[in-house]
Amino acid sequence: MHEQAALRLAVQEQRYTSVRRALVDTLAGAGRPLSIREILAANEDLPQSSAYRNITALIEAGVVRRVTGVDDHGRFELAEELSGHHHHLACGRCGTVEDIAPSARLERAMTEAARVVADEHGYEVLGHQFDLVGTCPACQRSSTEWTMPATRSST
Amino acid sequence: MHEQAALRLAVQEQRYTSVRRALVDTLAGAGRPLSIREILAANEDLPQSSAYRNITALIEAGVVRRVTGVDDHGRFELAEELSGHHHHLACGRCGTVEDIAPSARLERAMTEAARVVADEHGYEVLGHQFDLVGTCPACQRSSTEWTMPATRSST
DNA sequence: AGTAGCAATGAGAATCATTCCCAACTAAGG
DNA sequence: CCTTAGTTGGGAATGATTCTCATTGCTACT
Repeated sequence: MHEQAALRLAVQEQRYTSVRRALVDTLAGAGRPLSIREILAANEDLPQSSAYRNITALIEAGVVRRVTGVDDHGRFELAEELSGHHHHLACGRCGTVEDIAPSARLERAMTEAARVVADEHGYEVLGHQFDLVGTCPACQRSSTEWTMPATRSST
Repeated sequence: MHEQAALRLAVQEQRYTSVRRALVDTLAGAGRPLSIREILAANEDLPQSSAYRNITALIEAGVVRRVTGVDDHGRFELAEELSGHHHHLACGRCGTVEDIAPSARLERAMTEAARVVADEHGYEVLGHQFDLVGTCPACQRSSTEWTMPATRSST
């Protein structure tokens, strides 16, 4: 994994420094997309400017990718080439995002959909995003008093 | 449509004021999710504080829903009950989001996936989100000089 | 019509994430 | 060593979103 990361950075003429290595370790260890805030919490004496700068560098090198969850804050995870392919399950209450395993049938349907749309809209389709939105077990328990989560389903 | 909106606001003991009506008209007329900036542009003398406040009110009433695109800025559209069911196609360059028609096959696969995940993770799945990410025709033309769009595909 | 009560409005301040800037630092090559 | 270019940390700047508050406008009731 670190080799891959170093290699990809090298392509961009960038170094695989200790800060970057730490970020990769943090993301790899989490097993789910992390927000900058979580990344900073996991690396106490890491200046936020360095966190942003290096996350950006890693994104540009293709080592990390940005995930959009239910809130509007960026969350980051290792690129699929380094971590394996998967989908996301987001909690509409607390915003946490979990990784979930992909299904072959769903993959096929999505690929097909992408092809059709590319044809019809003239887009060059680069990828897609499928997230399930729900309420995590913890939030289900901790809140009987509630009615209207910020609506958010598309399909 | 306005009846629906008024009704839903009434449930929350809120009024369907002219500002709110204007917002609904704007969103209905756009046919795609709009950012606050776009909404303000379409309603020249609308104070931004009112735009945010009322969009929030409409979201809480279930008239509008928030869509997260490729950038981290909120975009808003009418709830599907008022506008019909659809997916999104986002341009990774300019961030614009278009509506696209759903496909029956994809719908079935997604519903199935949601069921499986709900079982396995203990989540109460409320909905899902499927967005295709690509490059719109305009951006394809306007930029031959480019290599690495902020990576963003999940599946 | 008159008025109390409460939601709604507009302007700007406050907050929060993210980006930008710059001076000091470090690694790699000659 | 000595140079060069990428890197770092700290803080300022930016931008979007939320909050505050005094004022205004409905609604219902009289």
